[in-house]
Amino acid sequence: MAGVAKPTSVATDDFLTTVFRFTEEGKPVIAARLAETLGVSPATAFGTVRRMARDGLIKVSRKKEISLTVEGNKLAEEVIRRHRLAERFLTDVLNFEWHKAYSEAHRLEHGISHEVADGLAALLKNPTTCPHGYPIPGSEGYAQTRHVRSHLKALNEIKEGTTVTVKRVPEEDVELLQYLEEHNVSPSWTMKVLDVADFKGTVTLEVDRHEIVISTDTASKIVVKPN
Amino acid sequence: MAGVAKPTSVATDDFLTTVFRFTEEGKPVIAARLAETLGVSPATAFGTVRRMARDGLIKVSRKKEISLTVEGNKLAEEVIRRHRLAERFLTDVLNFEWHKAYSEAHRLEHGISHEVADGLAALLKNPTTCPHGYPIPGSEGYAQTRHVRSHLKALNEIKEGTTVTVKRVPEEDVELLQYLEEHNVSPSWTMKVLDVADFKGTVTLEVDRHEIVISTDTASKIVVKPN
DNA sequence: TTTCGGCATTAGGTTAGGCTAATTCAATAA
DNA sequence: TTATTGAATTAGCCTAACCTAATGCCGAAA
Repeated sequence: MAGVAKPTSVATDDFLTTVFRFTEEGKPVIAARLAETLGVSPATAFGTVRRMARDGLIKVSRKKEISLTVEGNKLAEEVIRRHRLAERFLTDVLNFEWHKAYSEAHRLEHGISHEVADGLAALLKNPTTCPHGYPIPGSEGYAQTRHVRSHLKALNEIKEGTTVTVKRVPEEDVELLQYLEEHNVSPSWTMKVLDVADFKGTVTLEVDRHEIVISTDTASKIVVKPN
Repeated sequence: MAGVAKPTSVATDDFLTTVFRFTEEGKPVIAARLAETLGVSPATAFGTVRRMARDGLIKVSRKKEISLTVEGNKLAEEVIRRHRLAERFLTDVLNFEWHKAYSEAHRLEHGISHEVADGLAALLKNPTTCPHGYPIPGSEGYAQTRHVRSHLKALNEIKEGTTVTVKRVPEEDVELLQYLEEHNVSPSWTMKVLDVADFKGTVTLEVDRHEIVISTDTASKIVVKPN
């Protein structure tokens, strides 16, 4: 044993999960991106990254690409697990609106112990995804769902006329989340791709008998399965 | 309005609740006591107290007695409310053992928003006390239960032969809590005071058909109602 | 090749929270 | 009155996280 792991701070948890989520989506991770996402100055992000590298949680390549170490990944998955279980609890048990669950879970995630997480999981009957469709680390079949599989596609890659089932929606943007929730663009709902207008950057969908238009950029963040 | 209240830190929350609980039990509050209770050095406690006084959360009298300001009391009650609701959730919903609930709730209390607290309260059907018998701020009749009332007594003041109902047990000491829980010295259980031996500092009780012996010091921390 | 833009990095500060090791005080007991 | 003792307080340090304002650096477009 290399000694007892020092408990992580809120700042460290935030960096860990952000690196994890970027990686989950296949985005390159550099300090500048983390600074933007987390709303801190580049100098602060640099300092935190340096500290975390020193503590063996992340690695920084010569090209300055940041990745999690095995240890860092383990910690990140734990935080993400707590976050996603908290979200499920908030939506399923406390009936929180979907878009509020994210920020509330973000506050809660740091204070949930392993035992409480397990208790929540049991209470919720071992859910495998958060309300927005992302897999919960440690749940049944997590290793498989961890990466977007071949039959899952980003919505912007879908051909016109295809009917698809929503699998994952982007989390962080509260307003977008609220919009998507209101229009039933949520996991397990089906919708039809009516029109893809690349030239003007829009995608038109039919969901629940209504038409909505979103940008291709937004569409690229929605993961679906063609029916 | 005097501007938006700055969110409190974990350290500040801990000081607020400790001052609150000391006051709740009628104990004098001085910095040295806070340092001991919170496990920090006197110098650290001094610094934190100074900062909190500067921020208008506490007042320090000429005799160095510390008390909460109106603002500080409001914040303390909010944290205590979150803590006690979390305890109830942990014991009643997640089936946590009593003595574990305290420390887990302590970690949770900082990340629970007003909305989540209200959600928990509703889920739990608006409980008025935590599992150890302490009143939950903001709950029905809180103003009345806030102070130990005349018909409530510390167990060490009870005459031999009297049968009493347990109302509150001391929280912080995990081992003691576990012991009390095991022996059913818990809110709403009744017990009979068999013997009070001040000369050797013990109290003998009959609880649930068994005899147990505790120190008068411990007894002084158990609040009961004579039947 | 030169010049930019995007990042990384450094320099120089701040605050909260911690610590240890004096030192000062005040009240009480001898 | 003088110790003794329990606190408070000061001094001096440290780390994590934040910030702003330079700089430095590298690759790519002009």
